Order: sequence, then structure tokens, then C-alpha cells
Amino acid sequence: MGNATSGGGERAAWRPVQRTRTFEAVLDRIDERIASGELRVGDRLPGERQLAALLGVSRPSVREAMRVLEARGVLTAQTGSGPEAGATLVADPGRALSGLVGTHLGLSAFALADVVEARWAIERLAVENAARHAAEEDLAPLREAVARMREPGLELSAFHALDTAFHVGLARLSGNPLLVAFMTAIRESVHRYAARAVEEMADTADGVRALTADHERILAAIEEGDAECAVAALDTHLKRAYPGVDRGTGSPAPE
Amino acid sequence: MGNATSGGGERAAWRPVQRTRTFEAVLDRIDERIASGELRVGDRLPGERQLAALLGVSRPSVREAMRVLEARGVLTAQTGSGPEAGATLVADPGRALSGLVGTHLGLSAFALADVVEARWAIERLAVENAARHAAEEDLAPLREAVARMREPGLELSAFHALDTAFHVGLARLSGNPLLVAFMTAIRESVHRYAARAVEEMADTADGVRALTADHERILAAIEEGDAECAVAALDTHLKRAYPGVDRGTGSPAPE
DNA sequence: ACCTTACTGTGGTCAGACCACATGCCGACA
DNA sequence: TGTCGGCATGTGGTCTGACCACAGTAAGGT
Repeated sequence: MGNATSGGGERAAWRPVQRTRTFEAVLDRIDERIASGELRVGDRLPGERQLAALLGVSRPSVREAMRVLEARGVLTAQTGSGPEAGATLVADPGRALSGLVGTHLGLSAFALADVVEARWAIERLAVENAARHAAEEDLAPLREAVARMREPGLELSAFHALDTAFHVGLARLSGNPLLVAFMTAIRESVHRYAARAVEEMADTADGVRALTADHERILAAIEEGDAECAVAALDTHLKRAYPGVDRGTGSPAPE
Repeated sequence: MGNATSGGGERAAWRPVQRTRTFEAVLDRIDERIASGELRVGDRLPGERQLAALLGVSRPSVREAMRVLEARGVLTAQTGSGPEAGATLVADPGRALSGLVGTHLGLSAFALADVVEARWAIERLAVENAARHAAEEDLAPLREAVARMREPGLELSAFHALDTAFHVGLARLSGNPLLVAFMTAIRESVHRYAARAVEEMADTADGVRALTADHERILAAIEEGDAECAVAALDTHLKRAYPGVDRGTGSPAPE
């Protein structure tokens, strides 16, 4: 087709043939089977050599496609033999999103304030949903996290871990896996790339106490099913944790 | 752990040596330089062969790391020679997020309602920001998109393209690139994976008219800087476009 | 002065080999 | 009879070296 430059009467613009690298073709084949439901979480892909033979490509091309799927958080690979070995489909969007957001933070494509702002909106939604329809038994992990924050002599890193557990648990309560992925990514990438800076608040015993009290208020509001109050408590909490970022709260900031 | 079942007196758990694949090591090296600011958008990486030599690894390992960076939307590769050739750092989180969200949608790790719900929260924030501090000249693209929606005999696909342009443009007005990426990803992946189904609304001329009127209302509210009204108009719009999804609206934001 | 040609360096692809690892079979030994 | 050790097998992980298509660029011929 469009190879011949001979003729002269073409009026319609030539549609440029876009080069498709073979690993992208492999990716498409796998994506098709995922979209059609033939491949589900827990399924294993054929071995790299076999898959390469089946698709008529080389092993490196298959492997590059694997790396992309891994970067999307839908594949893990195990060496060895036996039923555990091979490439397995998983659903781990959190890790994948962390890498994405983290790298873009490093590139300054996102500012820290941008990320915090988006997180704010996401978490408001999560808290609201949690207050509306959270099952009683699902609250246990959150209660435990908050309780541990009260333990005396808590290490700063331990507090941060509990804080993460609390907020990710909050997202989990919402029942929306996308929110969980988002919260996981934000916590991890902000922690890795923005280092301290943001979490200086928790440096003092008073800060820890205040933040913990916020957590308790949020949790209490969710237990009572009071969405409005829960969101308000969240706003207070985030305003305390990120003093530099006013936006994202909606109305309380009349500029 | 439990690898060595021999001894009996170890009280500290063995820290399992985690295997680091060499492409991950390469990735770390590049990530470091990104995080430290040595590598910025627009910079080029050394050639694959050279980079392999510099890091003491093979070219395939370097290439696998490249594929991951590409999947994160921070790298593109051009063949040929000259100043345009080679691997260039970019910031294209939208495409990367699209692949991620799309694949997870295909895997049913996310439900369509989950994605729409998150989008709702994100777009509320975007619209609010836009109403607060959008520059007058930035509104032009949106005005044009809306105007074109009024053209008679509009193809369905054309309407969808304009619709996408409008909503992504809305996110752009917010000044938060993360919101832009998110909106791009949602539009594209929902369109690819959920196919029609969701957009049946626009099937009728009446539907198109109603949705276009919504757009005009949103735009008008932003022009007047009335954030509250803009968000309300957005809610109306999304409620109309996705009748099945009630959540995400929360309360009309009283406080 | 212009066009053509060959060169160079880029990413893209391939084939084939070897390694480390994990399992499971099976024979040797107690 | 039971257990332990080692081999066979198959997995992903890695490397080497080669070739291709492509896009500039410089040298050469007209």
C-alpha cells in the first residue's frame, strides 16, 4: 500500500503507517485476552519461550511486553518450577501507580501540592462512602491502628506506618479499589520523593497527639454514619497535616 | 524466611535476601538521576549500548528498564540519527495512566462505577479550581468546543471527541497536571473498555442537546467565577451522563 | 550549485546459549 | 521401611553478537 510514491492524483491524505514495535503487538494480544475475559486474575501465562513461539516473535520481545504489564501492576513473575512458577496475572494497581506518580514527582511534572490536592478530593469521597456504608467488622483494623498511635514512646517511623495504614484502610472502607490504589500511591510516592518536609508536623509529641485525635474523630464519625461530620473532621486533619495547601477543601477557603 | 531449617537458636528473623533483577537496578540508577534533578524533561539518555556499557549490564536489561519508563510515561524513543533520535525524557502521565486504568478495568479489578465515581470527585475539584482562578484567555478552547457541539449534523464520534476535549480542558484549567492526567486516562480507558454502553445518552439528538446545554452552564459559571454554581452544574451533567452512578456527589457541599 | 550516494549511529529484533532457582522424581543408603 | 541426597526438568533472568530499518550527514559526482 502507501509505499508507492508514483501516482500524482491522490487527494485524500495518506494515512501514515505507524510503526508498531513487536512488543506492542504482543501487548495487544495479551490485552485482548484480558479485555475479553479469557485471562483473569490468578491465571498464568504460557512460558516465555512458548509464548514467543505461539506469537511468532522472539523471547526478548515477549519479555519487554511482560515488563510493561508488570509496570501496570497486572503481572508478577516467579522463577523455578512447580505450580508457583511462571508469570501470573495479579491486580496490584497501588504499586504501579506509586511508581508512576513517584517518577513524575521526581521529574517535577507534578508538584507536591498537586498530589496532595488530588488526594484530598479522593479521600473526602472515600470518607463519605465509608460513613455511608461501612460494615462494622471492617472497622477493626482502623481501630487498632488508632489505638497503637496512643502507645507511649512511639517511633516516628512507626507512627508514619500506622498513619498510612489508617488512611489506606479508610480508602478500603469506601469499597472502591481505585481509591485504595490512589491512596497507596500517594502515601508511598510522597514519602519517597518529598521525604520529610511534609511530615514535620509529627515531629513533636503535641503534633502526634493532635493528629491522632483527628483520626479518632474521623473514625467516630464513620462509626456513627455521619458523613458530613466525617468529611469535616478529615478537612481539619488534612489542613493540620499540610498547612501549606489550602485548596482542595472546597468552600471553607474564601480566598 | 525459614530457608535454613538447620539451627535452632536464631531469635531474629532472617531477613530474606530479595533478588533484584538487573533491569530493576538500571531503573533505580535512572530514577536516582531523575529524583536528584540531574535528568529533566527534554534531556536524552545515552544510547542503549553506551548506557549498558556504563552500567556494566547487557543491552536487553537496559531495554527492559526503558520499557518500564515508557510505561510510566516518562520516556519516548526515536530511531534514526540526528538530534531527534534516541531516548528522550518526557512527561506524559495521561497515556500511561490510560494503559494502567484500562488494563485493570479489563481485569475487573476496577468496576466502571468505581472509575466514574473517582472521576466525579476529581472533576468537582477541577471545576472548582477553574472557577476560582482561571485566566480569561484559557477559556477559549472550551468555548470553541462547546460551540462546535451546536453544529448541526454532528457525528456521534465527533461529539465524543469534543466532549473529551471539553472535560480534559476543564481539568487543564484547574492548573493541576495530575487532574489532567486522570481525566485523560478515564476518558480514554472508559471509551476503550466500556465501549458504548455508557455513552448511549448521546445517541439521540435530544441527549446531545441536553449535554451541550450542561456544558454551557458549567462554562458560564466558571466565567463568572461562581464555583458553587459550577460544581452544581457539573453534578447535573454527570448525573445525566451516568444515570447508573449516584454516588460521588456527596452532599451539595453546604458548610 | 545541486543531486546522489555512502557512511554512521540510533533503536528494534532476533537466535542461541548459559545461569540461578525451585520442584519433583528416584535411587542410594541407613 | 524410611529417609536423605542428587539428578532431571522447566521456569524466569541474563548475556553475547549479530542483523535490520531508519534518519540524518558528509562526501562525492554531475
